[in-house]
Amino acid sequence: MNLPADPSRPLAETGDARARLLQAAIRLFAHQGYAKTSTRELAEVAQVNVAAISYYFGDKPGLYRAALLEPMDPTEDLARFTDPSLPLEQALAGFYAGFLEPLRQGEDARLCTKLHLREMLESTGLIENGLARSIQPLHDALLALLVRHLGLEGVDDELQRLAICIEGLGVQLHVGLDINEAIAPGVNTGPGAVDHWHGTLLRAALAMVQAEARRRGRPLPDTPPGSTL
Amino acid sequence: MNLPADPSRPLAETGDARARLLQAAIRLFAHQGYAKTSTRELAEVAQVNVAAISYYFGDKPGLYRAALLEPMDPTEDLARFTDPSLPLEQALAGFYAGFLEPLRQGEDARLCTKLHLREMLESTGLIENGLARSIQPLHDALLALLVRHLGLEGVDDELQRLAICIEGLGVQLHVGLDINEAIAPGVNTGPGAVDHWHGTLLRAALAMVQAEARRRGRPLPDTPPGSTL
DNA sequence: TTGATTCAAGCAAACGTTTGATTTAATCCT
DNA sequence: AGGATTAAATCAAACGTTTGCTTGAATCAA
Repeated sequence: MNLPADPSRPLAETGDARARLLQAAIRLFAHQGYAKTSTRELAEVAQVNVAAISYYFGDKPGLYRAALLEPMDPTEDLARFTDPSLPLEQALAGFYAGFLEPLRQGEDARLCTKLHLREMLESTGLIENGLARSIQPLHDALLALLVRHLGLEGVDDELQRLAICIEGLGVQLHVGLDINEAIAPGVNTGPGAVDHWHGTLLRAALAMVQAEARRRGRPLPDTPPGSTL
Repeated sequence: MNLPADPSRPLAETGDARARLLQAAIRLFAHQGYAKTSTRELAEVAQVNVAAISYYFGDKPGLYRAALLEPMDPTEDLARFTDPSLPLEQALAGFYAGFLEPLRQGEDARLCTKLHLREMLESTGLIENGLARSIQPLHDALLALLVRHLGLEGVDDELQRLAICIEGLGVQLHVGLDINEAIAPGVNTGPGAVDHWHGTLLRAALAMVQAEARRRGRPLPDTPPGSTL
């Protein structure tokens, strides 16, 4: 009898059929969604027999789960900006670096974030609310950063909205990757596009934080007007 | 013989079966996507025979197209902020009012924007690039607004990025509607939530524009520090 | 040989769509 | 006015295809 292989089995142990299936899954699921992607098409792209899906991942949802969760490492993004000794400007720069890194890397990394974005829109997804759990620590860390630099006592709704706005700027880059290229050609491609975006996002976030500080009557001590910006 | 009815026929002429199908399509397609929604499920929710889909809309893609395009009126959003006599603050307020209106209205209006967001993520969607064409005038109008208030000669890449950031804040609200509620409970629901968001977005956008004005050495003449904000 | 992997073939179920008949309601002719 | 006519609308049933998944034999490496 053919029992499905343990999903947590080390990748090196198996042949490369499993790895090819995973990459095909990321590519196809990100491009055309879960339901529009058939198991036969996955097998064809991966150059693998259809039965390999159930053999390595149990079933189609299992392959999807693996494609969604296996390449993810949220701790890496967290480490980029949670250091309390970092000044606001550099902390925010580290925060956005996490958003921009997939853009610097190859197509596959970009498709991987696209896959996660898809999951955000599908409340009835295959992965219950596991995605929310992976975003929560990032959000909490950003809140802590803002509380610290704004000198607040705790988190209120207005700070939540500010944090969501700061995150939203990073999310928007990936959501509108395709559509922005159609609307404002050349703004996403071309040399240095990612670096330009990093600067723009950082300045925008700093402006929002400083405006909020002014609104609360607590102007920021750091980041003098004549900064590196 | 039963020829399909002309799709452009006025809605009032036909029974309400067509209207019920359209509403069911908006609801189901927005909730679970195009491929996951079967024609039988659509017919069941609409309390209509399956054949009514091909009868009124030709086929399933035809129904999707109708659900996506029929309730759309981009000219209304444009009129809210393109008036050149409007000061920057009120123009931006009008700009975001267009984003927030679906939130004030019922569930159906929210699902309608969710449907459009889905289409943004699918580059190989049913509607070629018709969605981009509907967004383009909004983007151009925002660019014109920024050029005017920043006193620029024309549009450069940095202004494109600023415009995309301003739009992104509005988009993020809808993208993260479900997930933000899980991460920061109560920030989207509750009385006055929409009004609070309107204020937050407006202040954020103003801060970004003013920062950009300062960066270009062209501080804004209007919106003095002691504004209504 | 033994266990792991790959394969072609086939299964039942669900899919989008079509069909021909039936119902409904307005229009016509006398 | 009132039976006959006609077109629009609705229906249950079935069409052929594609779906996800399983099977048992074939292949491979140790």
